[in-house]
Amino acid sequence: MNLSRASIAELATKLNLSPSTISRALSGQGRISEETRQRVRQLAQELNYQPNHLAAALRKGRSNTLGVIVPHIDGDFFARVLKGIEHGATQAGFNVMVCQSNESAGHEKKNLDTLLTAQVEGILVSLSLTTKDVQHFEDVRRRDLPLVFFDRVPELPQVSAVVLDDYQGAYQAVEHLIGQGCRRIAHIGGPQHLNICRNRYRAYRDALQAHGLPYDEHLVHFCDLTLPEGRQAMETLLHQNPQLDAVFAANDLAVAGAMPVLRAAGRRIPQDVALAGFSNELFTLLTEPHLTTVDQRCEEMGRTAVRLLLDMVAEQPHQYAPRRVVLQPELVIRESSQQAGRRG
Amino acid sequence: MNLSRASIAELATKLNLSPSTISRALSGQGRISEETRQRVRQLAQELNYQPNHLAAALRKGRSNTLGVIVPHIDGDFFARVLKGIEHGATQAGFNVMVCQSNESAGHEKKNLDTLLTAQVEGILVSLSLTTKDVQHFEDVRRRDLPLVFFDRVPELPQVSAVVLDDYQGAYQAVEHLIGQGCRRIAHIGGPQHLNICRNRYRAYRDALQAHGLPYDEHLVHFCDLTLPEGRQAMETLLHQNPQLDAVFAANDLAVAGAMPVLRAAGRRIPQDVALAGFSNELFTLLTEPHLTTVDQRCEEMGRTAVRLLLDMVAEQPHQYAPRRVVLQPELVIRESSQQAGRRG
DNA sequence: ATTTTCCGAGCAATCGATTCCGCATTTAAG
DNA sequence: CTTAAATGCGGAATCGATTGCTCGGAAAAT
Repeated sequence: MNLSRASIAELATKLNLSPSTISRALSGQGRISEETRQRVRQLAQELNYQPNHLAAALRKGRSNTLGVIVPHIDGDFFARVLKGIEHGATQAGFNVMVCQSNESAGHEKKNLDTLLTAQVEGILVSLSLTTKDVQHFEDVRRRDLPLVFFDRVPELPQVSAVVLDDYQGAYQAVEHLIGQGCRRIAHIGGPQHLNICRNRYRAYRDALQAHGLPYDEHLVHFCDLTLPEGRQAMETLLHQNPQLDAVFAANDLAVAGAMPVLRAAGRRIPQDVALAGFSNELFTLLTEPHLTTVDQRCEEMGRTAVRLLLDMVAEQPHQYAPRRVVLQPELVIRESSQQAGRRG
Repeated sequence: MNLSRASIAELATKLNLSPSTISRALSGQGRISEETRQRVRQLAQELNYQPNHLAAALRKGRSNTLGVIVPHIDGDFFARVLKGIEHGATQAGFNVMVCQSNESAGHEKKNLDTLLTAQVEGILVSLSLTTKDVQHFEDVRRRDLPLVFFDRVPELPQVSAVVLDDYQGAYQAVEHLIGQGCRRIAHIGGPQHLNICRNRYRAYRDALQAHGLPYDEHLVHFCDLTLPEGRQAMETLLHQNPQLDAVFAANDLAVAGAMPVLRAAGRRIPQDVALAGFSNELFTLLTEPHLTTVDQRCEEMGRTAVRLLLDMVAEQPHQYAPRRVVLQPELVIRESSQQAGRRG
């Protein structure tokens, strides 16, 4: 009983052929008669032959496997990007190995090691929050192994990366609020050492300025963008400037935290205060009213990153120039910001 | 320049030793002098030697890799389970290959093939919704390859599986509602061809009966548990039995859909209608009031499934008996169901 | 001093598929 | 009808690490 596996050698024996012929018959490469090919394929089918990927990979020096390192798998964003990555890779016939760094630079390093020894042909990385220097990625570059960063990328020009144009997204969101007639737009910002948060804040300021609105520091509050911090931020802002008529937060979660505070203060959404967030999390469709937000094109980011990586893998001498792709986010307008029927 | 990789052979040449000695030095297996071992390890370090996992795997017949097939990566549930799986596998020194079936039996089959040729040592599967027969998994069993199903499992006694005790979770939820003084508890159920939904419905009936409450078919509505269907279900239920004082839904999303309907009908939550859902999705903390729900122990399910699988992998002749683990869900009580201060 | 152990290390086979090279045999060309 | 080209296939090396067997020499035992 051929329980475990049928090897090429077995097929060869059964058909009185040499292993090389079997290989050619199955791969379709090289010179082989149509007849033998049929015979081989048929027997392979019958015996339920399954090639040993490891052996082929070893010989060919190509594992057909890509590695991914994400800070964590759960949570909307990375899960969706992963979906895109897996999808793109599968389509191209590649397998995907997934590692979590758990936001730890140490883990990230170990993950990298794991993937390298696993002989992946390319690596996709979104940096952990605690990663300060990207020295450990130098090995990868030195090895000439394709490497693409996404979303959380190092600020170096010589690496390939896929990022979202946070600035544009935020700018559009704020401009939209202005277009709705809001004049005192508050901002709940994120940690300014993260460039994505910095960009969103910058866009907020620039959009105000471009439309002749004054910048009021009492309308800005920075926090960690969690639910409770969003709540607290809103309380602070309401206290600092009760006149505010809109809030743009760097994050949907912060908006979710802000909503009950506004409601408790007797403000109607969106009539009294318009709201816009960032990320297009699933729950933005579950709030009342639904949240206006900025979609981050998660899946597309994943697919794009894979495409970039596979392009690099394909270029033989790996002499590619680093490429940077900036995805344009999409403003998703929902009820929370529509003041069309505003009373004034 | 040793750009790409240093092989064991190279180390051997440089140290005037044989490859076998190098291998022993690095692995610590076999007889070797402390001195040579040190020398080898040092040089390995200097040359940044990285073992070729493929070669070792091929020779040893052990890939140290596990395969996972999930219907999709995104969405709270599977992402969280995946997190647990990755975590458990990494701890045990295994890599994880992830595939999505996209809820298609065809894809699932292909994924299986991919994983088999990749020589994974074990496979974790959560079935796609369109998978009617599990014939394709027969190969795996015949190959004697460890296989563990989780969450969406086939109804066969001879397979290993990790599932949640949906019945218990639902029972507790309903009992909790009864404990809050509710007497006319409605149920928004899911497709009854899914056993998880069937179990939740069954628990609902049993809990009512156990507490001497009548079963009223006007209080039950089945749908696909999406947001809009939840909304519609609620409308139907309110119409069929305006007296209802609680809703237990087989799903958090359905509850989210029901909330605005109740509110629009002038019912206060939880004072007039208490709510309980199922899954403990993240957004249950974002609604007002926060949702009472049943936690599915996602990460634990992932870790448990991996542990089961690795146990099977470890047993040499793979003569394990199929094991089934039933995880106990946890009722998470929040505001949406607390009628302590109910007016009566 | 001689025999027995034991230790450290090398040789070579092996895992399974791929691929370069070369040998027949057939087919086409001159 | 001979020479050249093309075709079909086998042989054997190879990818890199592992491992059973062997062997020389040193240490221990007699």
